[in-house]
Amino acid sequence: VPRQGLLRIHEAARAVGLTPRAIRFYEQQGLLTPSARSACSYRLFDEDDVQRLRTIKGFRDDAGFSVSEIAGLLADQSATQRDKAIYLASTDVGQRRRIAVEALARLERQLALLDAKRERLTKMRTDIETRADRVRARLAELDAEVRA
Amino acid sequence: VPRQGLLRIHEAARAVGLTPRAIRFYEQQGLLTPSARSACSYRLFDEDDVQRLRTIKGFRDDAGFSVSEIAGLLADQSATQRDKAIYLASTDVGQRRRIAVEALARLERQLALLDAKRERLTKMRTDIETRADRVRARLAELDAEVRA
DNA sequence: AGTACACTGACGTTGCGTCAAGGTAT
DNA sequence: CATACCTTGACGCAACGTCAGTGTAC
Repeated sequence: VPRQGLLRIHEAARAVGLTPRAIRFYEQQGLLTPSARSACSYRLFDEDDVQRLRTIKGFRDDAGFSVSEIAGLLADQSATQRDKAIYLASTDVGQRRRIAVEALARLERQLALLDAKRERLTKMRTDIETRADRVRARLAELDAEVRA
Repeated sequence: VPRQGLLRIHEAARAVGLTPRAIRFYEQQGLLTPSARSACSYRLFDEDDVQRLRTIKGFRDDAGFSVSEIAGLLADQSATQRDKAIYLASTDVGQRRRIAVEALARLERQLALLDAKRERLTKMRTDIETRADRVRARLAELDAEVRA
């Protein structure tokens, strides 16, 4: 059991449904940086890192974005990771407000992209349903023909 | 202008928003076979081929399935392509009915997969919306703090 | 001292993009 | 004959999977 609630790479991987290899790859591509390394240079992940990995996996599996697209979506979240310290330390309300506004803008961009994806899926579903209806109609005709 | 309403590869490609290279690749992977070749062995695509390409592109772009998954989804559609001739030629109602039933089953499998995809996208959207709401609440707090 | 992790390369696969070299339609 | 297509290879890149060789926690 790792110290201080930090997870090692295969524990983090199991927690979010990724492989250690994928996580290392994402780190190499700049999607995240584990918040600590152990004495023997093991990567150690905290709860925020794990949440970030879940987001990455969601964008990959559910939304089907490429790694470079995800990098774009999380770009200022790297800023966020940096901002977290600033945010917690800052007593300047204006500073905290600015950081929150940026985080909100990023989330809303993500929402817009997900909505676009959903619409395309819905349209595709409708098309296939239409084709299915035509086949059902043809079946009904054939059945009528048999009974006649 | 190509003969008999058949399209050459770059025309078919433009019609569905794919590249000639991608189409040749899909052919190589067994996702479709252009219904004719010209005298000088140009691939020629009819309306059914084009529809099939649209389906493939939809599964790729909208649903994010891999080529081998799409191959599975279209597997008995290769049968369908073969069945088309049988279907049109057949006067046997039982034969026509069997082919239609199989086509319907295939379409319904596709619908089920699309629905699963859509649900995952919806769940992800909900999660992000929740996070956005938390940030909005924090912003409201900060604004209240400023006004106080 | 064994086992189950970890690390950093490095090469293999998938889904094409992109020349390369040569043939053909108009 | 020019040019804009076509053909079949073949190599390049992305997103990892999968060893390989080595070190470390328990």
